[in-house]
Amino acid sequence: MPHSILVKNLREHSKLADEDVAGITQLSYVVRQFEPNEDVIRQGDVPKAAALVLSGMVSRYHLLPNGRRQYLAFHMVGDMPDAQGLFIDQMDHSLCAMDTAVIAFIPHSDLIRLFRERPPVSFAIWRETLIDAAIFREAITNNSARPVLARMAHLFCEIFYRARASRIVRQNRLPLPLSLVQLGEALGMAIATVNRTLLELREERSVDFRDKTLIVIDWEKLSKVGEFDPLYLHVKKNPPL
Amino acid sequence: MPHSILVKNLREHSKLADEDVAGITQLSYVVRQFEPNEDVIRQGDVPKAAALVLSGMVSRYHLLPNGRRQYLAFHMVGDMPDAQGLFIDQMDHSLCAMDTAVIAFIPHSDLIRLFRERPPVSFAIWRETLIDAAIFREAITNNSARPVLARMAHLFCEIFYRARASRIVRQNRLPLPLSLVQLGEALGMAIATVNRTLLELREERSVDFRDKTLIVIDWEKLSKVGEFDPLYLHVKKNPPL
DNA sequence: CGCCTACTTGACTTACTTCAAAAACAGTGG
DNA sequence: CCACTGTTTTTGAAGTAAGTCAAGTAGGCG
Repeated sequence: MPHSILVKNLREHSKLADEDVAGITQLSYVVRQFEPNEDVIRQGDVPKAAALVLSGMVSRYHLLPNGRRQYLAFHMVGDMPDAQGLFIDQMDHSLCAMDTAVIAFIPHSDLIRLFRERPPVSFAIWRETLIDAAIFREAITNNSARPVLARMAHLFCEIFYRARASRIVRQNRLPLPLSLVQLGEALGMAIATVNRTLLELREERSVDFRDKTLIVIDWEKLSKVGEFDPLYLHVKKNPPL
Repeated sequence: MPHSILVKNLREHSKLADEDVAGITQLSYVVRQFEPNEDVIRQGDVPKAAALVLSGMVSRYHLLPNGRRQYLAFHMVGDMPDAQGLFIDQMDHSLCAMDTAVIAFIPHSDLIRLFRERPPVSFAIWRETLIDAAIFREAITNNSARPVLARMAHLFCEIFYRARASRIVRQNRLPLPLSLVQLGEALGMAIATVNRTLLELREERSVDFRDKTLIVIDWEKLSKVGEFDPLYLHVKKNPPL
């Protein structure tokens, strides 16, 4: 099960030969479930295995000296949110489950061995980490250069677009286990502003987020408001809504 | 010359065997000089060679629909600012020279061949791209969660710390070819605010940036103001100032 | 010397934050 | 099923950090 999820996800961006897939299928792993808000790995930890999200949503965050949290990225099925741990010893950020999440841990040693035997597999996972980096870049721009309305619209676009690529969107509805506080901690805005911005987006009928559910009302409008261009996600084009 | 710069830089974070170094020495390249503000690669391009900075400073930036620029990262000697192009076709951002910069271009085909022969070299360069990503993450937090004074202090800390690791700092002085406008476009703040913040930092005697030169007056104070913790740079500890 | 660009400064505005309190909701136990 | 508690969302009013605008100074260069 974890193997096929990983293969499916890698194939979204990379070509894999049968031997590559065979190699992946040999990887050992341990599965564990995490409760909402439970940390998967913490800043400072030195992981010996890489996490693969099997279900649920996990996110990466920084903890600031004053206790404030800054969410950095959201991850869903098929993602390896700490693949960087493969080549960087110490975690510079933490990883936590947003809702109940199931995670497979694949030992680094297994992965490194496979990388040596089948370089194309290493290229595929490397590529995933590069797409992560592209998403980080976009977040810098989003949080630094766009006013709150566009900023929130952009984040919703990104999450929705990626979720569609992962086939976890039904119609135009997406379960999104985020509180307003967390949304604010991702976008660098105060909770009051989060709420008001949310209402504004709802009122202009582009997107409606409530009850942990994101409903895209008007994709065209939403992506225009958010100045969203999916190029940076390097995903095969999603079919039009 | 390019080969030894690359080796030296990779060895800052990775172990390389003699065979790895030998392989790197075989890489072909073309050198070109860029004038201040000249683009090295543009958003949308599909590079066939990877850039290696031999001298000068280059930076990565996004261009927004309204024409605003968002600087994403600054790179100096030994960096490969578009290593991601190796596994991601289209550039989602641009690269430009801040001052006169000399750059070596190494064909992707050469690099990929070397990666297959000597996986440790691919791991070393992969690691570099992962450190880049860590820097992006920190930029998200910096620009989203810190007030302007801390934000600017943090950026100066990061640049100074990395420059020290690259041995391009003399005493406590670092040539830094940035205008106030560009500084603002990196930190997501208006130019007037940049100037006032700069004056404040100067007045409190932590750092003095003018005439394209950064002078660190009080490193302790500066890193405290900027909440700077170099963990995320994953650099061997710099000797104390 | 004049022109251009980069920096500086002040006055005014505003987008967003902070604070505070109310309303809605979810979970728990009697 | 309903009171009780805690959490999340909503709303309002007041404050402020940073942005905008505009004008001035200084420096670099043909």
